[in-house]
Amino acid sequence: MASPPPKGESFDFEDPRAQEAMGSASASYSPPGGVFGISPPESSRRDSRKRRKDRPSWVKHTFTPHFDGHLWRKYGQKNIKDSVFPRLYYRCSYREDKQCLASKLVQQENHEDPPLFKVTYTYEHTCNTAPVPTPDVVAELPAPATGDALFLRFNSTGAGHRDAHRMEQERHYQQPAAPGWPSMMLSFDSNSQQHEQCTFPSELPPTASSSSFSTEGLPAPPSTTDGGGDGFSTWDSLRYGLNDHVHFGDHSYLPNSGNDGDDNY
DNA sequence: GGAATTTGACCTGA
DNA sequence: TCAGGTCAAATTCC
Repeated sequence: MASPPPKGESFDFEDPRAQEAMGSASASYSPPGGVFGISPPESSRRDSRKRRKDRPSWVKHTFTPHFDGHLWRKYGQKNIKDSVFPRLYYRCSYREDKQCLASKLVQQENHEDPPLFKVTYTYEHTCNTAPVPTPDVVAELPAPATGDALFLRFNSTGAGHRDAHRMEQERHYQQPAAPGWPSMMLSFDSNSQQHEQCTFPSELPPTASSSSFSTEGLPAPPSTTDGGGDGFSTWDSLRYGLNDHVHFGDHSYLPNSGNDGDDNY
Protein backbone atom coordinates (compact mmCIF):
# COMPACT_ATOMS: atom_id res chain seq x y z
CA MET A 1 0.00 0.00 0.00
CA ALA A 2 2.33 2.60 -1.16
CA SER A 3 -0.14 5.20 -2.20
CA PRO A 4 -3.08 6.80 -0.52
CA PRO A 5 -6.04 4.54 -0.63
CA PRO A 6 -8.70 5.30 -3.17
CA LYS A 7 -12.12 6.43 -2.26
CA GLY A 8 -13.83 4.04 0.03
CA GLU A 9 -10.62 2.71 1.44
CA SER A 10 -10.09 1.82 5.02
CA PHE A 11 -7.92 4.83 5.51
CA ASP A 12 -9.18 8.35 5.22
CA PHE A 13 -6.95 11.27 5.76
CA GLU A 14 -8.90 13.92 7.49
CA ASP A 15 -6.24 16.52 7.58
CA PRO A 16 -5.35 18.05 4.23
CA ARG A 17 -1.93 18.84 5.57
CA ALA A 18 -1.38 15.23 6.30
CA GLN A 19 -2.24 14.39 2.74
CA GLU A 20 -0.02 17.10 1.46
CA ALA A 21 2.83 15.95 3.63
CA MET A 22 2.29 12.55 2.19
CA GLY A 23 2.81 13.80 -1.27
CA SER A 24 1.02 12.84 -4.42
CA ALA A 25 -0.64 9.58 -5.12
CA SER A 26 2.61 8.06 -6.17
CA ALA A 27 4.35 8.98 -3.00
CA SER A 28 4.72 6.60 -0.14
CA TYR A 29 1.67 6.20 1.92
CA SER A 30 2.24 7.42 5.40
CA PRO A 31 1.00 4.94 7.89
CA PRO A 32 -0.03 5.25 11.45
CA GLY A 33 3.28 5.71 13.09
CA GLY A 34 4.43 6.80 9.73
CA VAL A 35 6.36 9.55 8.18
CA PHE A 36 4.37 12.71 8.07
CA GLY A 37 7.32 14.68 9.25
CA ILE A 38 5.10 17.09 11.07
CA SER A 39 6.57 18.23 14.30
CA PRO A 40 4.32 17.97 17.28
CA PRO A 41 3.36 21.23 18.88
CA GLU A 42 4.25 22.31 22.33
CA SER A 43 2.54 20.03 24.73
CA SER A 44 1.13 22.49 27.19
CA ARG A 45 -2.49 21.93 27.91
CA ARG A 46 -3.52 25.09 26.18
CA ASP A 47 -1.48 24.48 23.09
CA SER A 48 -2.43 20.87 22.87
CA ARG A 49 -6.03 21.82 22.34
CA LYS A 50 -5.37 24.60 19.97
CA ARG A 51 -6.33 24.18 16.38
CA ARG A 52 -7.51 20.62 16.56
CA LYS A 53 -8.33 20.64 12.93
CA ASP A 54 -4.75 21.39 12.02
CA ARG A 55 -3.42 18.28 13.60
CA PRO A 56 -2.49 15.49 11.23
CA SER A 57 -4.90 12.66 11.55
CA TRP A 58 -5.98 9.64 9.61
CA VAL A 59 -8.69 7.12 10.06
CA LYS A 60 -8.50 3.38 10.02
CA HIS A 61 -11.29 0.87 10.27
CA THR A 62 -10.33 -2.28 12.01
CA PHE A 63 -11.66 -5.17 14.00
CA THR A 64 -8.70 -5.03 16.36
CA PRO A 65 -8.14 -1.39 17.19
CA HIS A 66 -5.57 -2.11 19.87
CA PHE A 67 -3.13 -4.06 17.81
CA ASP A 68 -1.21 -1.74 15.61
CA GLY A 69 2.33 -2.33 16.73
CA HIS A 70 2.44 0.34 19.36
CA LEU A 71 1.75 0.56 23.04
CA TRP A 72 -1.10 2.81 24.00
CA ARG A 73 -2.31 4.12 27.27
CA LYS A 74 -5.92 5.00 27.76
CA TYR A 75 -6.52 8.45 29.12
CA GLY A 76 -10.17 9.05 28.61
CA GLN A 77 -13.53 7.83 27.57
CA LYS A 78 -16.46 9.84 26.42
CA ASN A 79 -19.98 9.17 25.34
CA ILE A 80 -20.52 10.80 22.02
CA LYS A 81 -23.74 12.41 21.03
CA ASP A 82 -25.69 10.41 18.48
CA SER A 83 -23.42 7.45 19.01
CA VAL A 84 -24.38 4.28 20.81
CA PHE A 85 -20.78 3.51 21.70
CA PRO A 86 -18.40 5.54 23.81
CA ARG A 87 -15.24 6.95 22.31
CA LEU A 88 -12.01 5.79 23.88
CA TYR A 89 -8.96 7.99 23.98
CA TYR A 90 -5.46 6.60 23.90
CA ARG A 91 -2.04 8.14 23.76
CA CYS A 92 1.36 6.65 23.23
CA SER A 93 2.73 4.95 26.31
CA TYR A 94 6.01 6.73 25.66
CA ARG A 95 4.47 10.16 25.75
CA GLU A 96 6.44 11.23 28.79
CA ASP A 97 9.52 9.19 28.17
CA LYS A 98 10.05 10.18 24.59
CA GLN A 99 7.75 13.12 24.07
CA CYS A 100 5.73 11.08 21.63
CA LEU A 101 2.45 12.84 21.00
CA ALA A 102 0.86 10.09 18.99
CA SER A 103 -2.69 9.45 20.07
CA LYS A 104 -5.72 7.68 18.82
CA LEU A 105 -9.46 7.62 19.25
CA VAL A 106 -11.27 4.35 19.13
CA GLN A 107 -14.95 4.14 18.50
CA GLN A 108 -16.99 1.06 17.90
CA GLU A 109 -19.21 1.39 14.88
CA ASN A 110 -21.51 -1.56 14.92
CA HIS A 111 -22.67 -4.61 16.79
CA GLU A 112 -21.22 -7.08 14.38
CA ASP A 113 -19.17 -10.02 15.51
CA PRO A 114 -16.45 -9.03 15.61
CA PRO A 115 -17.40 -5.40 15.95
CA LEU A 116 -15.89 -2.90 13.60
CA PHE A 117 -13.98 0.00 15.11
CA LYS A 118 -13.10 3.34 13.68
CA VAL A 119 -9.68 4.40 14.86
CA THR A 120 -8.54 7.96 14.38
CA TYR A 121 -4.81 8.42 14.76
CA THR A 122 -3.32 11.80 15.52
CA TYR A 123 0.33 12.60 15.06
CA GLU A 124 2.93 10.12 14.10
CA HIS A 125 4.99 8.27 16.65
CA THR A 126 8.19 10.01 17.54
CA CYS A 127 9.12 7.50 20.17
CA ASN A 128 11.07 5.39 17.69
CA THR A 129 10.07 2.29 19.49
CA ALA A 130 9.61 -0.82 17.46
CA PRO A 131 7.71 -3.18 19.71
CA VAL A 132 7.18 -5.55 16.88
CA PRO A 133 7.16 -9.26 17.34
CA THR A 134 8.58 -11.48 14.70
CA PRO A 135 5.60 -11.77 12.47
CA ASP A 136 4.49 -14.85 10.75
CA VAL A 137 3.51 -13.47 7.42
CA VAL A 138 1.29 -15.59 5.33
CA ALA A 139 0.50 -14.65 1.79
CA GLU A 140 -2.63 -16.34 0.75
CA LEU A 141 -2.86 -16.38 -2.96
CA PRO A 142 -6.35 -16.40 -4.29
CA ALA A 143 -8.32 -19.16 -5.71
CA PRO A 144 -9.20 -18.29 -9.31
CA ALA A 145 -12.85 -17.93 -8.49
CA THR A 146 -12.17 -15.16 -6.03
CA GLY A 147 -10.65 -12.87 -8.56
CA ASP A 148 -7.26 -11.30 -8.75
CA ALA A 149 -6.72 -10.69 -5.13
CA LEU A 150 -3.92 -11.19 -2.70
CA PHE A 151 -4.34 -11.80 0.94
CA LEU A 152 -1.52 -11.23 3.31
CA ARG A 153 -1.94 -12.38 6.82
CA PHE A 154 0.20 -11.28 9.72
CA ASN A 155 0.10 -13.78 12.49
CA SER A 156 1.76 -12.05 15.35
CA THR A 157 3.10 -14.05 18.19
CA GLY A 158 2.05 -11.08 20.22
CA ALA A 159 3.67 -11.67 23.54
CA GLY A 160 6.99 -10.38 22.40
CA HIS A 161 6.05 -6.77 22.37
CA ARG A 162 3.57 -6.35 25.11
CA ASP A 163 3.29 -7.50 28.62
CA ALA A 164 0.85 -10.05 29.85
CA HIS A 165 -1.14 -7.43 31.63
CA ARG A 166 -1.95 -5.53 28.51
CA MET A 167 -2.61 -8.66 26.57
CA GLU A 168 -5.14 -9.66 29.15
CA GLN A 169 -6.77 -6.29 29.08
CA GLU A 170 -7.06 -6.26 25.36
CA ARG A 171 -8.46 -9.71 25.30
CA HIS A 172 -11.01 -8.63 27.83
CA TYR A 173 -11.88 -5.59 25.83
CA GLN A 174 -12.61 -7.48 22.71
CA GLN A 175 -13.07 -11.17 22.86
CA PRO A 176 -11.28 -14.32 23.87
CA ALA A 177 -8.05 -14.72 22.08
CA ALA A 178 -7.72 -17.20 19.33
CA PRO A 179 -4.41 -19.00 19.04
CA GLY A 180 -1.97 -16.84 17.24
CA TRP A 181 -4.11 -13.79 17.11
CA PRO A 182 -4.00 -11.02 16.24
CA SER A 183 -3.77 -11.33 12.56
CA MET A 184 -3.95 -8.73 9.90
CA MET A 185 -5.31 -9.22 6.47
CA LEU A 186 -4.62 -7.12 3.48
CA SER A 187 -6.73 -7.61 0.45
CA PHE A 188 -5.66 -6.26 -2.88
CA ASP A 189 -8.18 -6.60 -5.60
CA SER A 190 -6.79 -5.43 -8.87
CA ASN A 191 -10.07 -5.92 -10.64
CA SER A 192 -12.07 -3.54 -8.59
CA GLN A 193 -9.11 -1.26 -7.99
CA GLN A 194 -9.92 -1.41 -4.36
CA HIS A 195 -8.00 -2.74 -1.50
CA GLU A 196 -8.91 -3.16 2.06
CA GLN A 197 -6.95 -3.43 5.20
CA CYS A 198 -8.49 -5.08 8.15
CA THR A 199 -7.24 -6.71 11.24
CA PHE A 200 -9.02 -9.73 12.52
CA PRO A 201 -9.11 -11.24 15.92
CA SER A 202 -9.41 -14.70 14.60
CA GLU A 203 -8.18 -16.90 11.87
CA LEU A 204 -9.00 -16.26 8.32
CA PRO A 205 -11.05 -18.69 6.37
CA PRO A 206 -9.04 -21.28 4.54
CA THR A 207 -7.92 -20.45 1.08
CA ALA A 208 -7.05 -22.49 -1.91
CA SER A 209 -3.35 -22.03 -1.62
CA SER A 210 -0.93 -20.38 0.67
CA SER A 211 2.70 -19.96 1.32
CA SER A 212 4.49 -18.87 4.40
CA PHE A 213 7.62 -16.91 4.80
CA SER A 214 9.12 -14.68 7.37
CA THR A 215 9.80 -10.99 7.16
CA GLU A 216 13.25 -11.51 8.48
CA GLY A 217 15.64 -9.60 6.33
CA LEU A 218 12.95 -7.31 5.08
CA PRO A 219 14.58 -4.04 4.11
CA ALA A 220 13.57 -1.01 6.04
CA PRO A 221 10.88 0.94 4.26
CA PRO A 222 11.88 4.11 2.51
CA SER A 223 11.19 6.98 4.75
CA THR A 224 10.00 10.32 3.55
CA THR A 225 11.73 11.96 6.44
CA ASP A 226 15.34 11.88 7.32
CA GLY A 227 16.22 10.15 10.48
CA GLY A 228 13.93 7.21 10.04
CA GLY A 229 10.94 8.38 11.99
CA ASP A 230 9.00 5.66 13.59
CA GLY A 231 9.84 2.09 14.24
CA PHE A 232 9.48 -0.45 11.56
CA SER A 233 6.27 -2.14 12.41
CA THR A 234 4.54 -5.08 10.91
CA TRP A 235 2.05 -2.72 9.42
CA ASP A 236 4.71 -0.52 7.92
CA SER A 237 6.57 -3.38 6.38
CA LEU A 238 3.83 -4.22 3.98
CA ARG A 239 2.52 -0.86 3.11
CA TYR A 240 5.74 0.57 1.97
CA GLY A 241 6.75 -1.88 -0.66
CA LEU A 242 3.54 -2.44 -2.43
CA ASN A 243 3.74 0.19 -5.09
CA ASP A 244 6.30 -1.92 -6.84
CA HIS A 245 6.28 -5.23 -5.17
CA VAL A 246 5.99 -6.94 -1.91
CA HIS A 247 9.35 -8.10 -0.79
CA PHE A 248 9.79 -10.42 2.12
CA GLY A 249 13.32 -11.52 2.50
CA ASP A 250 14.09 -13.67 -0.47
CA HIS A 251 10.55 -13.59 -1.69
CA SER A 252 8.96 -10.97 -3.79
CA TYR A 253 5.56 -10.54 -5.24
CA LEU A 254 4.53 -8.34 -8.11
CA PRO A 255 0.94 -7.39 -7.51
CA ASN A 256 0.59 -5.74 -10.87
CA SER A 257 1.87 -8.53 -12.97
CA GLY A 258 -0.71 -9.16 -15.64
CA ASN A 259 -2.25 -5.83 -14.96
CA ASP A 260 0.07 -3.50 -16.75
CA GLY A 261 -0.18 0.21 -16.77
CA ASP A 262 -2.01 0.52 -13.53
CA ASP A 263 -0.16 1.31 -10.39
CA ASN A 264 -3.13 2.40 -8.37
CA TYR A 265 -2.62 -0.12 -5.72
C1' DG B 1 3.77 0.10 45.82
C1' DG B 2 3.78 1.11 41.13
C1' DA B 3 1.39 1.38 36.99
C1' DA B 4 -2.75 1.54 34.38
C1' DT B 5 -7.62 2.64 34.13
C1' DT B 6 -11.80 5.11 35.33
C1' DT B 7 -14.41 9.07 35.56
C1' DG B 8 -15.91 13.70 36.52
C1' DA B 9 -14.43 18.31 35.66
C1' DC B 10 -12.43 21.61 32.87
C1' DC B 11 -11.23 23.79 28.57
C1' DT B 12 -11.39 24.59 23.56
C1' DG B 13 -13.34 25.07 19.20
C1' DA B 14 -17.16 25.06 16.10
C1' DT C 1 -23.83 27.12 23.79
C1' DC C 2 -22.62 22.59 23.47
C1' DA C 3 -20.02 18.59 21.87
C1' DG C 4 -15.67 16.83 21.97
C1' DG C 5 -10.85 16.36 23.83
C1' DT C 6 -7.85 16.32 27.78
C1' DC C 7 -6.53 16.51 32.57
C1' DA C 8 -5.93 14.65 36.96
C1' DA C 9 -7.56 12.62 41.27
C1' DA C 10 -9.48 8.37 42.66
C1' DT C 11 -9.72 3.66 41.98
C1' DT C 12 -8.28 -0.83 40.49
C1' DC C 13 -5.11 -4.33 39.31
C1' DC C 14 -0.92 -6.99 39.52
